[in-house]
Amino acid sequence: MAQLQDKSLTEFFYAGIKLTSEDGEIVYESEASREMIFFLEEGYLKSYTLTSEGDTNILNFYGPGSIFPLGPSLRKSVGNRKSYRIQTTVYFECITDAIIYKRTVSDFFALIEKKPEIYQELVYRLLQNYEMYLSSAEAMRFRYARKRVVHQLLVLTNRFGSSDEEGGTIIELPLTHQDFSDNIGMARETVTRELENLRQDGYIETKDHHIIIYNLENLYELLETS
Amino acid sequence: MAQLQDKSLTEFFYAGIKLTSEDGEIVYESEASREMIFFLEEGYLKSYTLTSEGDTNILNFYGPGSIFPLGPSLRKSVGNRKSYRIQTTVYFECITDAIIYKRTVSDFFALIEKKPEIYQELVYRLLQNYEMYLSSAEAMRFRYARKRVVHQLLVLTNRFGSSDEEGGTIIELPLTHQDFSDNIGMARETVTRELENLRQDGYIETKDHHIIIYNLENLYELLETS
DNA sequence: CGCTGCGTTGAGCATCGTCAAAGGGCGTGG
DNA sequence: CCACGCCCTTTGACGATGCTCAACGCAGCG
Repeated sequence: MAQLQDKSLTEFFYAGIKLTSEDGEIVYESEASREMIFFLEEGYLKSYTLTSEGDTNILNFYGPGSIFPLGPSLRKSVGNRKSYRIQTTVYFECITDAIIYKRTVSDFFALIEKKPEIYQELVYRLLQNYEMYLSSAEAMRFRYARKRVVHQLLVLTNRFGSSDEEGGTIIELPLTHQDFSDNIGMARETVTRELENLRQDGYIETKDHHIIIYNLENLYELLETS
Repeated sequence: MAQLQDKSLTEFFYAGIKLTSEDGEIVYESEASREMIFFLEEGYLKSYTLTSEGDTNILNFYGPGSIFPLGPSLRKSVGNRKSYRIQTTVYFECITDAIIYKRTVSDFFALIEKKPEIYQELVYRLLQNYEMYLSSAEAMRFRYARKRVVHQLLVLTNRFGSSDEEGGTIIELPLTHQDFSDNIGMARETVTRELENLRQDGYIETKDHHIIIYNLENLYELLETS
């Protein structure tokens, strides 16, 4: 996730309420926490909805430097107009310990009023999420589990990857198979099997809830070939 | 799709080049048509990408009043920063005859410069697309064809539905089963079968590439129950 | 040293994609 | 006005993929 480009935005959040949250803690719930906006300084989050059957749908992951929730906040900024989305509660939950600052949306709008260039930053971040979801929507079309898993690996590498010593790319986001499967709508066992296949074929290695990618180019090719 | 709220935006596009496009015509192609922005006055479009195997992935549909492409245009407005998305060519193709106006992106930015409130309009529209894709990404989790079809019906009803005489809601967007299936990543035959099931259960009726929804409430319930 | 969370592996079965064939509506052209 | 072609839809049969269920391993931790 990109660092904040404007110093005043960082300062704005640092002047707010500091939360030190633990792994598993729910930071934001769309029904209850309206009117607040958050800045994730350290740690990782997942956002998700629940189905009537109790299944978890992970919508997105967030790393250091993220601002959330972007959609609702921006919606308010353009006058809270009609939404086409079917309403459900969205939760933001820590998947590591985290340091988070929060402020009221109205304070945030006051800041934007004074420094409109911050609005650009916000739109840019919305665009990133937009592309994430677009990407997921495209992934929906892959018939076979392997391709879905590979696609998601590539998306996560783009967002959370950083090169390690030995020429691999490590995904800094710590992921359980459960979270991975909740994110792409597959059974946990299937994810385990496919990741194991990819490991045996030398594409990846896993260590302590982190996935390390080798052969990034070849993984892209896997998506192209039938 | 919401009507343009600002008169000057409409006038801006009407002062541009008018295209009268036929069903099947490709209006925009992301590789070739950079730097242009379009306003759809009449008719319907689909945007899609192609896979290496030649399959069509429909990303979105557009109706009268739409501005496209939103993502790339807004990206330019925030300074063309890094994209996390895997690059592919996106096509915009007419699914009916259409009347379209086009202008250069730089002209468009000049307009925004003069009338910043138009930027809000653009962000609002981006939010709508954002929610569309978020919605599709959620739909990915439905295991069974029936739920995916129902979900998509509800999404299309939200966007393109209008009440007809007899208490039903007609989806103004004309859809072939092929387009429907390309949109949700299923086989055309499966879509045919599921729509037929829904018809027999009294939820919908189809007429001349238009779907009419009865029992909207019950359709929502179908998604909740297992 | 049990418990909890997470990963691994196996077996059976239902769903949906694929292939195939046929039917219907509409426009064009003879 | 009929024949033909094209596009879209319908229906059936079959097989493979991935989900479910179940059992086990393994590590960390109270």
